[in-house]
Amino acid sequence: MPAAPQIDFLRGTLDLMILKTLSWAPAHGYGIARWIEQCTDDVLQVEEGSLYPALHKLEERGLVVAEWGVTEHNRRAKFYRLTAAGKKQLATSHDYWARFAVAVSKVLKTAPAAPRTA
Amino acid sequence: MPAAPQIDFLRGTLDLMILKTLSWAPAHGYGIARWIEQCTDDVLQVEEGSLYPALHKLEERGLVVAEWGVTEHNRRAKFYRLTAAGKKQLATSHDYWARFAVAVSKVLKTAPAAPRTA
DNA sequence: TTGCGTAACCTAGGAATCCGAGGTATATAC
DNA sequence: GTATATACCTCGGATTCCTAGGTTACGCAA
Repeated sequence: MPAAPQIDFLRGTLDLMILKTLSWAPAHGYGIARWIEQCTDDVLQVEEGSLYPALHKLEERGLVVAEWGVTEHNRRAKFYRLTAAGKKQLATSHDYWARFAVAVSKVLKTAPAAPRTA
Repeated sequence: MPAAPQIDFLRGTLDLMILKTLSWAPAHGYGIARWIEQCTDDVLQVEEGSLYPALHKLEERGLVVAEWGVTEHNRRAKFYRLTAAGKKQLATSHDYWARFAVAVSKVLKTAPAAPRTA
């Protein structure tokens, strides 16, 4: 059963976007999801079934640390903060993503010198 | 065991790039892989263990059709050609990728109005 | 003629990640 | 008191990629 357009571009980029969101300020999971959706005009939807496992893995890898706190809505929430390793990983991933996106756009735009049989 | 930079951006884009490569002219699997690598200066590497299963699935979905032929190197090879459905899918995926890439870059560039607690 | 490198195909099994579906708890508004 | 929104969680299926293995056959050189 495919998703809406049976494509899966999100794979791998979720971590990157979480790290980036946390680079501005600590935030909790629910807030991260809402921020990403809002800032992309709902083009990117962050499902909770993806978000929380992803956060837990980032924590296991030592890229973020979590701490319980209280939101402005007076609700208990787990606030995540980037570690030094997380910042380094963010830089690396960001870089890698940039190179990747350029490469894909080359494939999508480049007219073939000879893509034929080779 | 992570790959090189433990990131997996390729997910989902392989199909798109295959379809795009075939939009220029029919080609065989091995040629498609070499073309994508060459045209991206080896930033994107297409492994055979990913490529052939992907091609078979595209064929199952009716997006491409295959036909045995002979290459310029006088070797037997399966040539893939885009179907009408394949062209339509290519357009859709291309579009979706464009919107996705824009959305990601928004997350990566946008300064937070208030990504804080929400 | 034997051997090597390259071209070209294939599959099986494991790993990673996303998502749908389900569940919990509580503050505020009505 | 009931609904809505906030905020967390996990399980299991589905998908997709890659590693590692294997096959066939051309062309060239030793």
